[in-house]
Amino acid sequence: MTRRHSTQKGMIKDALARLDHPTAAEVYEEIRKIYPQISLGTVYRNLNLMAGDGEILRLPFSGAPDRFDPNVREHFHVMCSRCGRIFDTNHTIPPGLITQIDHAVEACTGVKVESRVMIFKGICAACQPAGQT
Amino acid sequence: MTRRHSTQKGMIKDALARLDHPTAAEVYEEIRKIYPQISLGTVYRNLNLMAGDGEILRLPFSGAPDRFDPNVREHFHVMCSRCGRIFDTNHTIPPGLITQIDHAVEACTGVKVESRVMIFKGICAACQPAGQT
DNA sequence: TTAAATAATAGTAACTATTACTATTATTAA
DNA sequence: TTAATAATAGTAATAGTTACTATTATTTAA
Ligand SMILES: [Mn+2]
Ligand SMILES: [Mn+2]
Ligand SMILES: [Zn+2]
Ligand SMILES: [Zn+2]
Repeated sequence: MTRRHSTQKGMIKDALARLDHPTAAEVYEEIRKIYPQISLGTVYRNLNLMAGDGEILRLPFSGAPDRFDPNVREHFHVMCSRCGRIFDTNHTIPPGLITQIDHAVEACTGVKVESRVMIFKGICAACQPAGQT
Repeated sequence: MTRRHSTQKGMIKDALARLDHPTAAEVYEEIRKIYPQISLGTVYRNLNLMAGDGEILRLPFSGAPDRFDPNVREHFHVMCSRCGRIFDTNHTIPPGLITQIDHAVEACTGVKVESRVMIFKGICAACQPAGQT
């Protein structure tokens, strides 16, 4: 079951870098422009393999397709509930906060936390009603 | 568009209270035992209405059906990645931690956070390898 | 360099969760 | 009571994703 290289795999990585937190379908459409015979199944299979290997992140959204992120550095995501744009948090989020929450969760449930899905929703600056910060 | 009462609606609320963070399908099966003619569409429609009204919570899980929770008090959820059981955090999670994270996210993205999905994954006490806490 | 072993692919079918549609029924307010 | 219409059961349709399969491409080692 050793992993092999393929042209398609390279194109998927390139598309991920070019697009902004794309869905599988968006990756597929992007690649189809230059390589029309690529199959959607190939895109899904590779994204799943990469996410399983920890090479990329999978971002689940309620009632919407998963999105993928080649940036595996610890960061979080905010979606604007008005325009749907997705924003990255940067490294200024204190990692200590996450640890504290993990500990609190472990203390009251007895579950050893290994990962967490944290997706925020709100109104982005551009969508904020004019004259408000 | 004023909301009306119905037998089915009552049964859905009862099933939610009886079951533990059930999916729509689980609510449907539970009710079918005593009211076989209920329709899955009715279960979905009512769960959606209730969640929209803030009367219940919707818990999205990546690649799995949404689950519903009649407990709308602020609390979080941990899923055991071994056995799949879902655990509630209790009121001992300091709400201040959440506020701090919201603020950090707002500071670096400019998005005014209105809600967040926080679902933790780990290994529960029962699934922990024997001889470990 | 071939050649055998098999991972990866394209194309398509199938599946799961959820929503949409529609004719009928039940609830409500006057 | 009855008129207006929200809610329902049953079913069809949709979206996202996975499964299947015959073929192709990559890899390893003779
Ligand atoms: Mn990101
Ligand atoms: Mn709960
Ligand atoms: Zn916006
Ligand atoms: Zn467990």
